[in-house]
Formats: sequence, C-alpha cells, structure tokens
Amino acid sequence: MVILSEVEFDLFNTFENGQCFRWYPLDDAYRGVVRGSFVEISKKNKAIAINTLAGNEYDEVFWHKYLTLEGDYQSICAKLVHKDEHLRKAINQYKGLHLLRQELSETLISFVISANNNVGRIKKIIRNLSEMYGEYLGEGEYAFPTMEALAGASVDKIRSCGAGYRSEYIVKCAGKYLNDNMNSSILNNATYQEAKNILLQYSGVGPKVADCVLLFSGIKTESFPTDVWIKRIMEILYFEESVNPARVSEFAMEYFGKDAGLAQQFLFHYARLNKIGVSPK
DNA sequence: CTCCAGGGATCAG
DNA sequence: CTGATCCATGGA
Repeated sequence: MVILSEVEFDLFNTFENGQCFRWYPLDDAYRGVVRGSFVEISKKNKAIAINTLAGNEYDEVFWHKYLTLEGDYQSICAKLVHKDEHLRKAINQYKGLHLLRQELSETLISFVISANNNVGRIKKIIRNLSEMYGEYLGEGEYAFPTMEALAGASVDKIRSCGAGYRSEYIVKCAGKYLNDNMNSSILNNATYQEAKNILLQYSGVGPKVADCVLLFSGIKTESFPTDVWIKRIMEILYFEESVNPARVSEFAMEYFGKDAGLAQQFLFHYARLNKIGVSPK
C-alpha cells in the first residue's frame, strides 16, 4: 500500500476526462492497469491510497510521477484561472483534474485507436486487445500489449477486437516503433515541433493524435490537441466563428503557453460534460 | 433509417 | 498547400 498526500486530486475528474482508457470506477475507488500493475486507488481523507492487486509493485516516487502530483500544480491552476472567465469556471468546477504521465507505447497505440471513435468503444477495443495480446497479471486483468506482440500480430485478429480500419495502423505503428528504437527520451530531448514531426511519420498518426501522445505521456505540456469537442468550445469561447483545427492549437499554445495542455484538458472535460456545442434534440 | 465518435490516409485541384 | 471523400464499428 502506497500513501501519497495531496490536497487537490479528484479521481473522477482525472480518470474520466478522456486521457486514459484503462481506469474504471468501483465503489468510491478507481481500478486500473499501469505498466503491468493492476491497482486500486482511493482517497483517504486528503491522501491518496494505492493498493496493488496484481502484477508489478511500484513505489511512491513512481505513482507521484504518474499522477503528476508535483508541487507546481496549484500555482499552474492559479495562473490559468486568471487567464480568463471560461477557464476560471472550468478549473473551479473540476478541481483536482490532473494530467497523467502514461507509457509512450500504450499512449501511441491507444490514440491511434481513438481516431474517429468514441471513448466507450476505445475502452472496449483496448480491453479486447489487452486480453488477446497482453500478459496476464491476475484478478482477471491483463497488461497493455507490448509493441513486440502487436508488431507480430495478424491484422485480422486485431480487427476481431473491434478496431476496424485502424487494425492495419496498429501493426504498422508497432513495427516502426521497434524499428526506430523509439522511446520517450528521444521525444523529451526534442523540441515540441521536432517531436511532433517524428510522431507524424507513424501510420494512423495525424496532428491531433500526435498532440495527444505528447501530452498524455507527459512529454510536452504545451501540446494542445484539437478534437471535435475542443474545436467546438474554442470556436464558441474564443473565435466566434468556424476555424481550422490547426489554427485552434496554434492560438492556444500562444495564449496559454507552456500550460496549454492542462488548460485543454479542463476545457475538454467542461465541454463534454456540458455537451457544449451539441445541438439539443 | 441516419448521425456521430478525442481523425487520418488518400486523392483532386 | 487546402479541401473533399472514404474509412469499420456500434450506440443513439
């Protein structure tokens, strides 16, 4: 059992905001698989308790980093709150929303699957994929498949997981990842634009998926993924007209700076929960 | 039945 | 370079 003290951390706002696909609620806690570790995470008063149920055991340092609990979270939020009225509302309403530093290979494959898809189906496909190609950890849970397993998989078998036309992208992507000896330090040591250009060479990866990978694996905090939800809410809040996704990201990175990624996640969560821009039936 | 989902690849111009 | 079209799948 690992105990972490943190005043501002919310399980729902962190795990239900579309950045991750392997966490699910159980009673007052959340359960999920992270790097071969099946854990249950819960709040005890103001502390975070992490109980390993199967697989690898990790220490405080590991979970502190995964959950982005470093001390500047409060000051970053405080800075963003003063940015403008819209962000103030989103941040105050969804306090304790943290970005996660997820494994690069898992984030890459997960967001290749996310293209033109919905969160419920993405989760189902990833669960199927893990059961078929991931290591069994115990308690009915499987690790996310290694790139070796996916690169050697048959496209038809991956299609049977429900991945549809993305099945081919997954195998190609994993193959190139291995061939390139890709890892997070390569992207960490590159500039934002260099890192993005590297990811854009992978099949199934376009501007939006590349930004998601850079942000949700904790590599580039300034990354501002523009999907249909973010596009809608940004057009309403900041543009008041229809705008190209590339322009949205460009504007946001200039406007929010190094913390654009966290701002984006608050706005995404806000837009989705309030169905901003979705015409009522 | 149609429309939509954390878009990308491909092709036309 | 920008813009249109097609792409599996399942739920609403």
